[in-house]
Amino acid sequence: MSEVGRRAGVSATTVSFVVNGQDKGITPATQQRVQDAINELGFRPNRTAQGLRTRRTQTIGFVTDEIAVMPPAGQTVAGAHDVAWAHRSLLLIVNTTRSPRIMRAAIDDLIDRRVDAIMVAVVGTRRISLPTDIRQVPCVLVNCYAAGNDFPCVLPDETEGGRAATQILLDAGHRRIAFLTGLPGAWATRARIKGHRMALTAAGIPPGSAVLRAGNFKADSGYALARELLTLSGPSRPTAFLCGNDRMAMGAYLALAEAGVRVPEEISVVGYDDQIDLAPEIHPALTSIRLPFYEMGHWAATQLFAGAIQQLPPRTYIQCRAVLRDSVGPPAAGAS
Amino acid sequence: MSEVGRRAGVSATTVSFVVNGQDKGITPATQQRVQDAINELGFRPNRTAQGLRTRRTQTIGFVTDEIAVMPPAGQTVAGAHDVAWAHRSLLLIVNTTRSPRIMRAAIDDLIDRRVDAIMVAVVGTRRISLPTDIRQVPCVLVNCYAAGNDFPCVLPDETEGGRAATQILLDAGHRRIAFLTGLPGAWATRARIKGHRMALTAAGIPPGSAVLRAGNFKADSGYALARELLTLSGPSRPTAFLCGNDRMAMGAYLALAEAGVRVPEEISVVGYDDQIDLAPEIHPALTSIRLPFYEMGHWAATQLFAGAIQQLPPRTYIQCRAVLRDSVGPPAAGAS
DNA sequence: ATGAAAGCGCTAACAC
DNA sequence: GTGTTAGCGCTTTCAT
Repeated sequence: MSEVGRRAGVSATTVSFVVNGQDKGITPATQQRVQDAINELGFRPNRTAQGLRTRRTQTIGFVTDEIAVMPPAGQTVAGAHDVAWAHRSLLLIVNTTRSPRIMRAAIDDLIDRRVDAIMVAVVGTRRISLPTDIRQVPCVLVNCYAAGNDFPCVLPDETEGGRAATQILLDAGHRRIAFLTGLPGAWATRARIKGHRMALTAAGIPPGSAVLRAGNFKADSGYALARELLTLSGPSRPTAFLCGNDRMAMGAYLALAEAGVRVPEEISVVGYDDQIDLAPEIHPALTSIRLPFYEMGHWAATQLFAGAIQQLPPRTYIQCRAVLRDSVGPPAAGAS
Repeated sequence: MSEVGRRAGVSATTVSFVVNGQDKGITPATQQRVQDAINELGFRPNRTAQGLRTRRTQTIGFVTDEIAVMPPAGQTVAGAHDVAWAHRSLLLIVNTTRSPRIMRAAIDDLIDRRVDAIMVAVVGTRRISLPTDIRQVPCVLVNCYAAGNDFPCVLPDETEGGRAATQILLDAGHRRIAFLTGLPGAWATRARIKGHRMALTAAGIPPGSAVLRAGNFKADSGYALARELLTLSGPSRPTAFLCGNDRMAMGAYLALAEAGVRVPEEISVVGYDDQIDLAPEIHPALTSIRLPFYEMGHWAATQLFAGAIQQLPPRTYIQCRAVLRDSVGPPAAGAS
């Protein structure tokens, strides 16, 4: 840097000013000379040194429970990355494999590295607990929430999602909708069931009469549940399947295909998550409710850069948008 | 740090020595006193300052083309992350969205940040070109190769994978295998076809007689191709489908189910990639060839830390292991 | 066996 | 308008 200064006939200070574009009143002429010297020498500022001096590393720590189980985590990373990049920042990522020990160590490590902020993201929505020393740095939670709600977090609005999914079917004219749920205990499952009931009630259908079957988010549970429901006949037979996620919907598709039941002519199907590549590619393309992973990552990073995480509400919900494709149609003529 | 020294009655130098475990001949007694002071004060070294001083940031840059399209990229990140973490290092990631401009900027940024090394990974195997200034830092390529082979890279052994996939079917007794390939131009597709032919030849089957149909890696191409092949009858009808990837296999599953053709009793199916959650969950669980994404990330990071990338061969291939599940059986009795 | 001193590459008062 | 100076928090020769 002082070398650049020497070449331009100025001091390192001046070089610093023009590098950082600070209009400390440097003559355009000097600015040009410095710029030239920079180009000729191919000078690039050392970000490590800048970080040490300014106490801002332009780095944000991204702690996640299981990277490997992307897509979700990947989308969240992408959302956060994009806003970070726009702020000349980058993501330093740690994969805790759900080990609290690694989580602790990761937080400490990130603090030692003087990251400007930390994001904690998990793949399946759940409550987490954080080491106390994370308070040394701004922190926001993605797809999870802290024990005492003492960190701002962003979550998918699953209740609204469950309602929207049901509404799609209701709008198409269905009255007997079977909900093949995900894992019963899961936060997402409970919220979606709640939304489902709200939609039913609003449509004048007693939620008590709803057909609910518990699955586990895996394709084979969708397959098994669909087969079971297909044995029902007459007015108790559902005209539509609402699935706990797209994998379960795929399982249902297979059961339906095997049974020679056509989608959506005879039975409509709606998935959830919209996280698998398959959804739009499969025949018929699967209508689904998209989990806003990218948006959550984006939102969280945006808040961090806005530097206003203090006045954030404990929880922020992001809408789960319906992605309408071809797996929903009117109920078959003659169905109850 | 000098504060710790003051408390322990020594200099900052000594503190540094014990922090870094350097056996510069510090009395155990002094060591203990320093350690105590560190604990009492909760002292933690500033990694940024260390980085500036030592010129090693314990950070490795991970440049990828599309994070969002995980799983693959996610697994690679996980593999690299795990070895980095074991070396007290972390990954700084950049998502280029396949833009050469961002790629350039990313490399420069990482160099400015003084990362110890850079890994470049892509999701679909292909040739890439790198800005020249990346040579300032050790670099290895994952799932891609440079124009002039001037960077060591690691690739999946797709030829062997294609051979293995075919061999599974051959071993089960199949003689008429249809290969529903992925995108024709893709590096992976070409290599897999080559391996497929090798296996056929070795089994005494003229590869010229093989049924090859070009798909595009998407589920609907698997669906369409399977339907088309199902119209074949007599001795020209295949007894097994080898698919370009698992998504295509899922499409084929659906076509098969619709046609009332049972897997594996009437037709065996093998997928490729083993990257979708569905493969093991679906009925029958899909036999597939696993792409070694985790292993490639792991291997690349290991080489970087070994610091011996100079003497690496231009290309290293990692085995694609077969994952045997339930979608392969003997050919149906009476089939040609 | 320990400490003094120099400096990694940069920024930011403050002075001129 | 631009330069001087004093660090940011650490490591590492070289003396003692």
